[in-house]
Amino acid sequence: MARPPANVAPGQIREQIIVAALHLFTQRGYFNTSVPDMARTAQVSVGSIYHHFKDKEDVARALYLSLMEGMQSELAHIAANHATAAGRCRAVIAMLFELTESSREAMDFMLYAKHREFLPGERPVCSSQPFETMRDFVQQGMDRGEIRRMDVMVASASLFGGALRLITARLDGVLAEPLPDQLELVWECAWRSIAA
Amino acid sequence: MARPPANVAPGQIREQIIVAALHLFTQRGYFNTSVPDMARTAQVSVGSIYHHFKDKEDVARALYLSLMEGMQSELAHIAANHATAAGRCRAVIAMLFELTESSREAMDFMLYAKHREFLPGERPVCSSQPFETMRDFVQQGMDRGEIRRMDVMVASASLFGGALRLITARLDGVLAEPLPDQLELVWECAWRSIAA
DNA sequence: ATATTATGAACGAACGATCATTCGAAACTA
DNA sequence: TAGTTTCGAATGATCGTTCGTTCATAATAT
Repeated sequence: MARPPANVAPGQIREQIIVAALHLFTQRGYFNTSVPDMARTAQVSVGSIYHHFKDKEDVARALYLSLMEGMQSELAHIAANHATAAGRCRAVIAMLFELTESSREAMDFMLYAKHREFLPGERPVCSSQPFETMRDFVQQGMDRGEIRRMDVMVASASLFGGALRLITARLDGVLAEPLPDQLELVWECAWRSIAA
Repeated sequence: MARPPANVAPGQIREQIIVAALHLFTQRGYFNTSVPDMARTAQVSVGSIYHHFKDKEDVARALYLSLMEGMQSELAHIAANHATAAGRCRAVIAMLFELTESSREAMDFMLYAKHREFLPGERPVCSSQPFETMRDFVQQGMDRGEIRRMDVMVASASLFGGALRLITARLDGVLAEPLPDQLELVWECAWRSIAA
């Protein structure tokens, strides 16, 4: 068994390909991106992409799962550091706002891409693990009496809907100022809508 | 001058093609739909599609503009029948909820499709005319003292974000009950978030 | 009224371009 | 040397689009 070359870190080529894919997928979309495009941007050969991934779809899936995993670990970190639903949900919105500014493409691909069209079999975003965790936060807030009793889906949509909508506006270039500047205002509105 | 055959209404073929396109685009997506697919579903020939439309993109654009026009006229109707911002915005959410149930595919294509990927040159949804009209309703509500003074974009996102998020949940099949059943609850949350 | 011509809607096989994928050879590592 | 990684030209399939043709009807001529 030969090891990967020593002058490149293991997994580095995979990472280059995934980063290039993220860039192209968010810029032009999955279907407007050819595999040779990905090879050129990642500065590797077409054959190398097929050595590391089963096919084009497999690249998109690896990218998607990796981003979802990162998001889920952020949520776990928030759950560990905040006890109340208010604290947790506010931290979630703050995290989403900061991620939108610091990793614009990642947020675009996670929240805005139509995965069903190129990743058949994956569940829709709003029934993915991160979104379920966010609903858990809301449910626990209702159990603790912080949040008015109501349908959990409606409560979650009300609490996070405004922030998520602002994020898509920002990604579309309709919003000029950085999102974190609006955090206080957005959170006040969001919490008012469902607070007990 | 030859007229179209009398046994088919004028513009009926165009309509068949657009309806088929809406069905296929929402079901499989624009790029997973071939022109022969559209011809088969619309029960016309490929050549006929190219007789009525410049190209595949032109079909999508005609569909998009037609749906946007319908939405805009709904908003005009609401503006004419309601004086207050609260009345208007509540009517908007009610209308969106009803449209989601009665014209699921139309709502899916209008709100959920990534038009930028196949309709270059069209403005993003959230800066389209209907969305601007909705922001106007909010702005006027602030001028009238119904809504707290704040950034209009944030206020609009807070007011409509929850409803729009619930609509995508419904379109993704995550929500079981018809949306209009939740109207009262959703509106109460939405209005609380920004009411003066 | 009847025959003839003109018009453009509808058709679908065929074309050229592009795409995802393969594969045999070269390059490199251990 | 043996095993792995990289390469990119070649392949086969698919897609959007074109275009020569057919045909029903309207307009015109007889």
